[in-house]
Amino acid sequence: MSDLGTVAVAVSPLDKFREFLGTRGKRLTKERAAIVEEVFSSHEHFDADQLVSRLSRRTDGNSVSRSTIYRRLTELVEAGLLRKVARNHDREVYEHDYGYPQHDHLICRKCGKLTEFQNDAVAKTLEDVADEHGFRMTGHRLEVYGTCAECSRPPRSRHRKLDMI
Amino acid sequence: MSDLGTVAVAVSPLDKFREFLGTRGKRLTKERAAIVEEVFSSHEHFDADQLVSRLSRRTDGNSVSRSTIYRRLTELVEAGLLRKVARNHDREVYEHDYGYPQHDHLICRKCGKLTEFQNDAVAKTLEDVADEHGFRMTGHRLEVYGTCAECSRPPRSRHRKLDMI
DNA sequence: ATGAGTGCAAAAAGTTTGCACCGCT
DNA sequence: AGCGGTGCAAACTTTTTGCACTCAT
Repeated sequence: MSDLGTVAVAVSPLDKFREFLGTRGKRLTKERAAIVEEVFSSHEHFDADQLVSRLSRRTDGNSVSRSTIYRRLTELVEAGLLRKVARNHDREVYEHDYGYPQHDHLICRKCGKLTEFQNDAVAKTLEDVADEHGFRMTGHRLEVYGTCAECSRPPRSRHRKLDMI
Repeated sequence: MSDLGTVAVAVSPLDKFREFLGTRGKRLTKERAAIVEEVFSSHEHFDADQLVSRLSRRTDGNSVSRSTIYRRLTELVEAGLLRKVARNHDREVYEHDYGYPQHDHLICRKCGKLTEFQNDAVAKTLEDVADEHGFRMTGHRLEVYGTCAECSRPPRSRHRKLDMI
């Protein structure tokens, strides 16, 4: 995941989560805390399975069950901390939605790599389109498909099978 | 689905499919024919399950099994006749890719309505972005989320519950 | 004839849910 | 104490696959 930089935020993800939980009569359990901490310890995209692994790898014994992970992931999206970005290998992929700038993705069809990019022209155009349709836009999802630079580079020392198709 | 008009095509979807099958040593079975006919009889978006229903509803007895539907849907995407657009209710949604102009979607979060729109500026911008990254773009998927005109209209004679949130 | 294609049932895979026990507040 | 939360296992959903039979070429 390319780093577009971090937006300065007034409160930490955990604080924002606390606030969210408070308004709903929910509790800040050690599982919720561990998940938020782990999730925001890196800007990588991830799916439910990877998060379970990352947590179970921790030495502090704060691993969390798969079902709880699913329940909390849904909750973090509601809370505005995470966002679903795409599907990869039939799994939902998440990324930070809080404290991270709006951006879109280039998705390589060959290696699956996600590259972020930011372009104001896109957002501006979308607002115009939405206006024309009396549509109140709250967000968007833009995925550009194709082949990334690495995968486009012709293979040097490899069999030529693919070239014959 | 709003109608953006149909692009004049040299050959019918079925013909294009025939051509595709020919180059791969595949056969035009009555199942394949029935699927293409049904799929291109309307511009609606649809998912695998809906297609199964539509076919089993036909009086000509040309219903097709669920597994064959999945196999053919994948094939029609390869053939360039269909395109996956989004997921709705956890199902892949398809739309025509052949004989229909490139476009994107406004998706209403309240009623789920898909509205198509066409905007050249978007495509142009994406090409620039792709170039900057040495990315070879083959396509994109752009979904704009929000509230459609109808759902934005304040309810006239309805309870006011929602207004209090 | 012959190998691609179909339907059926079983299998996968990710995600959700019922339930008994646990632990915040 | 009381109620929200957790883990486990079972359930669910959509999609894929193995296999024997069928049929287009």
